[in-house]
Amino acid sequence: MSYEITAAELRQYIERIERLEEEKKETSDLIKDVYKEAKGQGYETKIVKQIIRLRRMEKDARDEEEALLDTYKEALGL
Amino acid sequence: MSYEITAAELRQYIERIERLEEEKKETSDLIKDVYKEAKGQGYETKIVKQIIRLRRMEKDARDEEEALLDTYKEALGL
Amino acid sequence: MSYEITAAELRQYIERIERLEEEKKETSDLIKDVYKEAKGQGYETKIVKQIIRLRRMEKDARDEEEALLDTYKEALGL
Amino acid sequence: MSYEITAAELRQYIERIERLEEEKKETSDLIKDVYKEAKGQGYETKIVKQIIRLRRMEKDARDEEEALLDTYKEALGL
DNA sequence: ATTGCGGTTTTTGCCC
DNA sequence: GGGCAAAAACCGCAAT
Repeated sequence: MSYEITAAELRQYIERIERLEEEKKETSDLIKDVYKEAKGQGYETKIVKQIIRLRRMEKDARDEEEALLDTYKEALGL
Repeated sequence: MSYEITAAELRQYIERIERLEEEKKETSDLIKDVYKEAKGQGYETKIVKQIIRLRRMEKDARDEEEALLDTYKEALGL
Repeated sequence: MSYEITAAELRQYIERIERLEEEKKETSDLIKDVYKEAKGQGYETKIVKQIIRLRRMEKDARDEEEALLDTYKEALGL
Repeated sequence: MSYEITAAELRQYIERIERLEEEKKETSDLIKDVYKEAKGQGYETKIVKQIIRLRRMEKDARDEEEALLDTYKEALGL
């Protein structure tokens, strides 16, 4: 097995990733801003974070349940 | 601030940790044995793992909910 | 000091944050996709990651240097 | 090939595994406690971890060597 | 300033 | 050996 490895292509991949990471960082910063704003309105960061974490956990559990059902179906050949 | 750092004491800590890690590994091995046994009885590892993961997630969500309640109470000075 | 705390406003904040976190996750997934694509073309993930980390460090160093220069200039009233 | 699959037996397996995972978690917590205690006595966690990792690698290397010797012996009919 | 705590990333291990 | 889940290491914020 062989690949055509070129500096130019590698550079393309790296730049695409760097661009996306930049984007990700911007979004993180926006999230921080919202927390700051909420805090300024009297909402405790700690509580807001905890609510969000709980909601995420619940959503993950629901998704997992669905995935489990799919696994069952697959196992039963449905 | 200063501490009394000694090779003997360091050794004690390291040995305690190594002993516990040994124990942990033994438990992991027992878990693997159970999976193997279950598989031998026709229970698919993939499904068993998924069920356990789901149950863990649900438990974590319940615990988190409780923690959130505590945070609320604290915030309200109760 | 008092604030107007309302469930509706809290909900707004939470939903804004969740939306942004969703966005962040999507970007993360895109990054993973690029790594996968690169890998499919024969570029080792581990190495690509190293290059990116290195470039980020270099960029940080340049930014740092620039910030230092600005501090100097300001101190000199330029 | 057929198996007798029952909800009751599946439950047994799951509970056995969950019990063992609980145990594992407890051991992990004990390990954390030891690290904390050591830290309280002035021993840096990071360094203690490094030492332990190093010792484990050395042990693995010795075990490996021993296993190799056994292979040789067996091959020579000893 | 220091330390706990969450989140993120990296590494490890497992199963296929 | 390649993908996926768990564990460990690392980092950064926040609270004290």
